Amino acid sequence: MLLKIGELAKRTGLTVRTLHHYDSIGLLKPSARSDAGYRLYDRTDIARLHQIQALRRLAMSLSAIGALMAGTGPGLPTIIDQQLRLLGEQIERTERLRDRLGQLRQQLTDGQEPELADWLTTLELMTMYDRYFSTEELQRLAFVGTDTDRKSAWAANVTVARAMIDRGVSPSDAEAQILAARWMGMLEEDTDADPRLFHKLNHMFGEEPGIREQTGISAEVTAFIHSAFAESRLALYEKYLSPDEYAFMRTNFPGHSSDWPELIASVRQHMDHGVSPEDPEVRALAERWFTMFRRYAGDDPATWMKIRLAHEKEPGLLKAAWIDEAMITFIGKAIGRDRTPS
Amino acid sequence: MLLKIGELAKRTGLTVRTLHHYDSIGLLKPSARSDAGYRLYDRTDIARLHQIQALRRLAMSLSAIGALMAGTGPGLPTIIDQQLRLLGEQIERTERLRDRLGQLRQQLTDGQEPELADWLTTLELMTMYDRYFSTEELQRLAFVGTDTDRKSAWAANVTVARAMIDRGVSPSDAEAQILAARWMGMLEEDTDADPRLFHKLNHMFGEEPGIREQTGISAEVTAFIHSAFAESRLALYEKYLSPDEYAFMRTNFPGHSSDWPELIASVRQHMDHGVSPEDPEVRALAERWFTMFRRYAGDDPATWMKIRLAHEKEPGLLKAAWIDEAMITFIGKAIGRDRTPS
DNA sequence: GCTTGACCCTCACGCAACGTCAGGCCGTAA
DNA sequence: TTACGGCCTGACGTTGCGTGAGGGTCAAGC
Repeated sequence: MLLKIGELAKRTGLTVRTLHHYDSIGLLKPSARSDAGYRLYDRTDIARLHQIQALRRLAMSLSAIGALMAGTGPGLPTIIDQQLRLLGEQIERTERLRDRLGQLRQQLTDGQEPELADWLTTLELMTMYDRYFSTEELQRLAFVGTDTDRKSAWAANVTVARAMIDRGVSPSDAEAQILAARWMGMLEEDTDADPRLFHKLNHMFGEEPGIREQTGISAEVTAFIHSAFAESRLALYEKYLSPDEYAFMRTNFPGHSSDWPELIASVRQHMDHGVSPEDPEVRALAERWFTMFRRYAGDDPATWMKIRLAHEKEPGLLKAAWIDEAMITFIGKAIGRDRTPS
Repeated sequence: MLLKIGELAKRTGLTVRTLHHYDSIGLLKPSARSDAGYRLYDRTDIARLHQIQALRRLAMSLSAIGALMAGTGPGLPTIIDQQLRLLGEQIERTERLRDRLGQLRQQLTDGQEPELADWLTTLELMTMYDRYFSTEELQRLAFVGTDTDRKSAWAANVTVARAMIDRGVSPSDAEAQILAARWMGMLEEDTDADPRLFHKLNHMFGEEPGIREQTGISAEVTAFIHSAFAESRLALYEKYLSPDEYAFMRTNFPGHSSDWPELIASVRQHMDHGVSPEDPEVRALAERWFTMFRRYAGDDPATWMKIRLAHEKEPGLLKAAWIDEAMITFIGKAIGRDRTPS
């Protein structure tokens, strides 16, 4: 019983073109031709085609099917496991995508901005965050979610900051310090008080001009806030120090370098991994910590005690520093009890 | 600040070729060229590229992105909803596929047949079932799952049947009748006692020579079983009927036509959909039922009563008929109380 | 014998989003 | 001046077919 190509196509639900294709790539060559050149398929051809169809339904590529049926290449279990892994990854990727899209649509219906350009910049921001943070981290960053209140609060902060800069307000003015304190406080909350997130965020804002433009948080704004924040902290230290000590601290107080955030993030990382304070690596970190501390605290242990007192009396000093009691104890142990760090 | 193509590529993580491609399809044309013909991208180009990248991460096609950014074509919400739907379908399909593959791998490790050809025919069977039955139906068909005991039981049945045929055993022989009764009983169990599944199965075996070959359930085997099953039922009727009645029934007893299964399946369908027995469609079905009944029961109501008595006394007669009490009552109502059907 | 319509044949381009040469020009540093 | 890296355009390859174009084959009806 020989079938012509059209009949075979009808029986199998494939198209004639598909059978032509299989013939041309050598996957299924009809075992005979009529005098006129018509393809003639016999039972064995049909059986082979059925197997091909079965394998195709497993989303296997034609070349893989060919190799499998020819006996060349890896065997069944290998191929199936490969397929399984591949499909699993695909599902995961697609699901993540769909979830993100769902979130975006939610924002689209929630928010009142059907403006294409605005929406695109929002999207751009999101993808930028995606590049710098893992999915798990993103969920801990409060301002990337759907919380529009939080977003507008930040927008307000930025507007106020720019206005102050435009009005020529000094970072040492009270209103600037209040803003800076609120700013950093919100930032600590929104980074889940995790110094690693804070550090990554700083890194991202340093690397991506795009995000600075789109959030309005320019280098100028950042500098202003950091400066005002430093002023607000210095103000808290003042009454605990002698004029000389205060003057020294003021001139050497850390600016907005990324040294401290990076160090703090690193310490936190070691803590989370359960590394002992006696570990050499941790000791090195503590050493760095102590050096950086002395840079503005000076070398007099008496001054250090005063600073410690300030930390106890003024809770605002440890606020928005991404440091908690546990970390202070940890560093204390790492550095040895004889010296008193920040 | 104008960027050459390589610099832009490095900044965005794309390849030069990709940017060439975007240029050639008009998605992103650099706003300037150097004297030597080098592409020069300015800020607005870069911004546009960022938006393109953002949209690409949503798995949107380049043409869709182009249309969206040009403002032609459907707006954002439409596109997003489309994407969502598309991704959802894709996920579903892929998940079904992965599950099937997982099942197959399971069978591969369970079973002791690493023989490619055998495994391929198994796979072929599965895909054939897939074509004829929905996912939900497949779960109700006992022999398509991983139940190897059930499968080997069926294989044994087939072997026994073929042996009988080879030995020239008559369908009216006791051993043939016992086999047939077991066969049909298993079939009723394995089709979840649903006449629709039974009918579909019959249809499938009628249409697909492949499945007949691979299960070994040839037309000959089917005929033998049906014949023996009819004999076994006739034997049960015999003692309730006069010799004349029995002779009439014997000559007219339904063979293996698909009339009865189809009719029963159709009735069941209407019952499940909550259609009333008084419904014209149902009445027509009942009429057909009655006609087919009289074809072998004759026209004498006295004979009908005897048959009814047989049904009450011999539970084996309603076994493996895909008929239950509810259906008999339903048909009774549809046909009117004055006539007594099967 | 001729036409007609349904099939069949072999090219060959098109699709999506680029990867990957090939052959040649530009720019700059040694 | 030469060498090397970067840029240009053009063109083919990838996957699994869809969709013609242009032209034979076959059986039926006139």
